[in-house]
Amino acid sequence: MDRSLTTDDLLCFSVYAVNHAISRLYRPLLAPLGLTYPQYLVLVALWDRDQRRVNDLGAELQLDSNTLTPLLKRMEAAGLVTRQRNPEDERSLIVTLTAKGRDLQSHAGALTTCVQDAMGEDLDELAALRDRLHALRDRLEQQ
Amino acid sequence: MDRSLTTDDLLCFSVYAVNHAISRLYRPLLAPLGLTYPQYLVLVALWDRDQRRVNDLGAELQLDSNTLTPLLKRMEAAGLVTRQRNPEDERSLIVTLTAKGRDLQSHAGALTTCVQDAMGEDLDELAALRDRLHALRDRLEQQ
DNA sequence: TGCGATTAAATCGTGTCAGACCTAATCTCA
DNA sequence: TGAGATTAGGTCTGACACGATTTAATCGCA
Repeated sequence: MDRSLTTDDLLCFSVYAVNHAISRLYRPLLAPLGLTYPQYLVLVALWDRDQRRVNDLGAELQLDSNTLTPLLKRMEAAGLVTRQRNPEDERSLIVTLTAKGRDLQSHAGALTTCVQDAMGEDLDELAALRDRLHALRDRLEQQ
Repeated sequence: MDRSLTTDDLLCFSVYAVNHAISRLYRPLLAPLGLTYPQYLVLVALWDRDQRRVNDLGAELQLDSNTLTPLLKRMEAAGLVTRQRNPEDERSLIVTLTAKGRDLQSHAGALTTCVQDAMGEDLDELAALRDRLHALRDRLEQQ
């Protein structure tokens, strides 16, 4: 190892580059739906479990209120979600899908198929890669 | 596959989450050096090959001038690089490391060791993961 | 030679991200 | 009960990231 470090050598850079590439892949697919990539991830989380608190969404997506608050306000302005204080604890705010937000789920299947096609044919390998990344994330969060 | 899609199912989300986790890992390590994570990646690229054009850096880092121009201006203000027009083609701008920018390379080794420790002990597995991601990036860029 | 096409950065607007801080509501326990 | 601690969101500032557009320099070819 007597040669200089290169971006190609860094796992962190591979992750960085793939994240950008995925974001660029999703952008034109999501644009017709009026969604950005992080907004789409919020929808995926809500399709799984609706009526979540901001912190709850943040824990799943690894985002804090400084990111989520304006993002959710934009989604509310776009008519995708509603934001209501919890009557039982006025500190917390419940994010709920509107009919419009729920209906977008019907597009999600075609979308993921399209993305998987772009990533390559081997679904098993993609799933294995996903699981390795998941494990890596867990190790990083233990720090 | 009759159940709903979850963020955990999406490879794209795993990449997104790991990218955030890595960024958070680097932040406190880079802060004492006065660097952000993308600025560090620019330095890594320049340590490998100095005196690069903006487009050349952008091709390696997958960034366009709209991102790189202000980023490089901040690095110039911090005394890490110089920005000079190419006398032979005034359209292009040559980014060159200063002594200060070059000297930071001596910290890079300790930094990558520290990051590898956080990611886990098995370097071979990390290298394999990196190569799989690299291949995935190539497939995505073919689109 | 000269004019349209191309190229390289820069600029502009919008949307994430994160750290630091603020405000309001709730909890806790003496 | 009530003061301090905690919790949940919101705000502010600075730094990416990207699509679209602009400006300046160069190229290509009649």
